[in-house]
Amino acid sequence: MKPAKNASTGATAIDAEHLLRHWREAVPNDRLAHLIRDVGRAQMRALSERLQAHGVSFGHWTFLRILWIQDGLTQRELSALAGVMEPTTFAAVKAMESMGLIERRQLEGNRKNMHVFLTRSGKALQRKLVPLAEEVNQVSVRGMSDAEVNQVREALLQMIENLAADAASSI
Amino acid sequence: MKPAKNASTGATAIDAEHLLRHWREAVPNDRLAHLIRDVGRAQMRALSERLQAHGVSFGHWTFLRILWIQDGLTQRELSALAGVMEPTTFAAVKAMESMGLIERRQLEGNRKNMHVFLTRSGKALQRKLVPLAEEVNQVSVRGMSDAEVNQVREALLQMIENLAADAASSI
DNA sequence: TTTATATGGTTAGAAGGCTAAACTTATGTT
DNA sequence: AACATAAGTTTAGCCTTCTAACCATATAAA
Repeated sequence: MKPAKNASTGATAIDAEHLLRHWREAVPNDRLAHLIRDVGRAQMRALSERLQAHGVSFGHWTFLRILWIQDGLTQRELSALAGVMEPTTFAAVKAMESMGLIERRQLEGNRKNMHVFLTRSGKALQRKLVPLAEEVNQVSVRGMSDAEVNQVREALLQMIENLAADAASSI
Repeated sequence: MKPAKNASTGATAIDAEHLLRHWREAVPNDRLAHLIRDVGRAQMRALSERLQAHGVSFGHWTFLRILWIQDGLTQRELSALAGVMEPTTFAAVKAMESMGLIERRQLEGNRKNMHVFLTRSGKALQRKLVPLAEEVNQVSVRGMSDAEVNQVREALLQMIENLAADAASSI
């Protein structure tokens, strides 16, 4: 960052850093929220890049990882496990179907539920993709002890509970 | 959650909970990443709901909070402070302009840079909106000590650094 | 001074997520 | 059996964010 003077305003890149620091101190209350969002985005980006080499998007990964453990789930069950709303699942699942990663089938006895099954190529991706996610995780927590990671995990679970309770109470 | 038997598969809602637990144990390595994303989304949802009552979207909040501290920044400076890419800022800033929350002006001496200034009504929102974000933060960290929150903050900063280093090395 | 390079802004297009609402099929009630 | 309600899927439309590419202006080099 070179302090390139801006003639009209006198603003410099250094000013921006100052401002950033000032701003973090001025508005510390919701700083945590922004940190969390930033980490989430960075992790998603890191994984997306790696998945891209295999033609898989982050959105598809979310569902594949569940199906590798158990396929034949309904779209609704898939949504619940992925923690997203049905329309999100629907869009992803349609895309993955057209890519040949999964098949959507109705089972006899029920003409409402739509079950999602992995194809051979969908299954085959597991071996390739899981290590990529593990790598991103390792990169993320580099320099942190297991105890530290666990504390963060517990704290995040607590926050999810808190926010879920808030959401429930606001209905 | 009532265990509503599904005739064709034998699957129940209880099974789904089992599966969830099983799955968390089976794939613990990237569980942290998903937790982080979930918390981020939950916080965003909680704040969005509150902002909505004042006609402000979450995306606008991101920029308003910076401008309240210092307005007249260029769009590029805003992007850096908000931690988003320029097109994101551009879209938000254009929308906020048409809502009358900000003004985009060029200063004499430079016909390239576009500076963003708060309007009276943009400024006035600060009093209303900041308490909402503080409330969401309080809800989030309910039951956690200051020390705990700080540990999480430090851990997240560490993770951001780790991921930034990874991103830089992959260029 | 002309040319090259860097910087800031804009456009276009896509991914991932959401809510609201429609539609279809199952399941209970009377 | 008829009706009402619940559950699952789908459609439509919006928000937030990104990348890639393009344009205009400033700055540096030749």
